[in-house]
Amino acid sequence: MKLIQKIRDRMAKAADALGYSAMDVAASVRPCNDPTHGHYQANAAMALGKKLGRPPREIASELAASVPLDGFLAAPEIAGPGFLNLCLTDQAIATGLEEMAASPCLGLEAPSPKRKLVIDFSGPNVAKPMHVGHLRSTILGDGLARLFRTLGHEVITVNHLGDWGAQFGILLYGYKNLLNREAFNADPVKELSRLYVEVRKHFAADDEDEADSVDPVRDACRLETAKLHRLDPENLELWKQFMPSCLEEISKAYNRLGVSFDHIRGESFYQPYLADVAAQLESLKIAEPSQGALVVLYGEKEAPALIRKRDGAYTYATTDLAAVKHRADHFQPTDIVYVVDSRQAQHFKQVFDIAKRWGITGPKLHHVAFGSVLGPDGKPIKTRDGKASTTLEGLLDEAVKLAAKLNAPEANDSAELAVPVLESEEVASAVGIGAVKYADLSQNRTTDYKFNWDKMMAMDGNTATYMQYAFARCRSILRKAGHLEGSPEAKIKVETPEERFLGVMLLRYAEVLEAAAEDFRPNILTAYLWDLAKAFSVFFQNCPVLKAQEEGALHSRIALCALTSKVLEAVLEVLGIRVLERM
RNA sequence: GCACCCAUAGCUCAAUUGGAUAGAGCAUCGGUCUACGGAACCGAAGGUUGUAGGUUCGAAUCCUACUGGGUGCACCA
Repeated sequence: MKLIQKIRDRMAKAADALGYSAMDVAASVRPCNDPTHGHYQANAAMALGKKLGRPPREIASELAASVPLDGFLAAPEIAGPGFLNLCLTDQAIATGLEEMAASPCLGLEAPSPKRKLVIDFSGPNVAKPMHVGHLRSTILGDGLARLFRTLGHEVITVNHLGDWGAQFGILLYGYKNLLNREAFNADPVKELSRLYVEVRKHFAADDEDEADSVDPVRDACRLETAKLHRLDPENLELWKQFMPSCLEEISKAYNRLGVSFDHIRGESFYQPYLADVAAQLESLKIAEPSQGALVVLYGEKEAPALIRKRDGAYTYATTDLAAVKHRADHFQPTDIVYVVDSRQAQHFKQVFDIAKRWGITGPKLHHVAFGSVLGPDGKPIKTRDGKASTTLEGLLDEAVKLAAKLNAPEANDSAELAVPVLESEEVASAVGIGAVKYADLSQNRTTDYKFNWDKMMAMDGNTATYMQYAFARCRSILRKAGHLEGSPEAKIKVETPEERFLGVMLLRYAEVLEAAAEDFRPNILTAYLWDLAKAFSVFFQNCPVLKAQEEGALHSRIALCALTSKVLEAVLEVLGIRVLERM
């Protein structure tokens, strides 16, 4: 059972015995912000005091007197206006750690209820090179998928590619009018992406907003898109010709990032269903004709959702609705999760609303929104104008190069620790890509993301490198001790403040995973990693392991190192970041 | 014009969703230095949480107004 749950149960019992709401009291238990206050705190007394018109400290002391300690908790302390500070006993910490060490999954229990989540993330527009703007959805989505899998839920990952949109109209027009045949044969994706930018230069208006004016090239592109959507043989043939190299291109990026999908289903996959979706929505009176289009109206204040355009083409709302329907029917999930930036909030609000009215009520729909990627100037990087200069590949190359430099032979003074040449490439890749991922995951996902090259590749401070380093040191000790597995049956004793602090931190593992899953927030995991690695550093600095004075302490500390390395590895694994024996 | 989001240390960001003295990293300054791996550790300095009110035991967090930024708003996806 999770640590916090054990404490909540005890507080609930105390509340029950006193006639207070067990649920409220249990819910008021939380980890202490400030470790000097204790391990956990219960904050219910203030609210109860207010409600009952009694001094909160009095209620706190009643709770303190009634809570069953049974060797698990130390006597609670009352502080401030009525905080109840709770500390685990050394015995409880030691026992918890021993149980955790003996458990193959570090004490995680099967979830109840078990969920089945479809997670939709990444979804790049193909035929354009991926750039930093695609990073967040990809890394976040992959991290969340790993997180829910680790917690024991069933996860189906889907990459909803932009493979059927207007960008193909642009490409088709470019291919037919501006193609460099030689360049295309040599590197189709590069040439297609050049065409995309090139064609857009021929648009009369740079901005979509001004698109009403006369614009022959833009109109021609629209025509190509429409022809493709009508399954015009020539355009369809070209589309089929473009796709394999497009897919190959994006899979290169995914391989480097260590990201994979259960299903790659682009917009084109749902294309055959769209007419039926529109027809159903119309016959159910959810959608209605307006100005030649088919729309779902949302009153004066909100723009309508477009289902079918005047020219007969369907929109991405329709595609998303077809996808919801298909996923609900086909996978029967408990949740469908969209990891898409927050600018799509209104779109998803409408799609979710229409889906519900359409009768799709089984799965819970989540828009896991995240902030935009801002350029160094603080302005959002626009992906559509093709101006994004930082390609994903370039970024990853740079990060790996930087990591390799840090790891160069002359930077390593110890022959014993020198990384074999065969491994060094592996190390640079793990460190460099880990740094990039961590930079993204450690930020609160809802706030905007200011892209900063240096920060993204930073390897100081709260970074993946620091965690990988802590792990490598752990492993180094274990290697020297000849206990790589850390002998799971070892007795653990916590006797110093450093051991106590590290021990409680380790015990919080399960609770932290759940907290991160609760709101789809991987930065809770990185914050935990930072706390854990710091706790290990302090322990490591102050408590000799291999030179411990007595045998009991030696084995106990080896076990602590082993457990620390396992937890670091497990959480990094959840984030999709590799660990290293040496670096 | 309508709607939504944001504003926290010099910079980049946290703050477990209303809890204790608002915390980190970088940068700055000082210390550790024959080390169970220096990609490290310890310390200092840095704040009227955009402004003004309000709600309550308690507000960065909730409400109102204002200022400054951003995003979305019928035929792109």
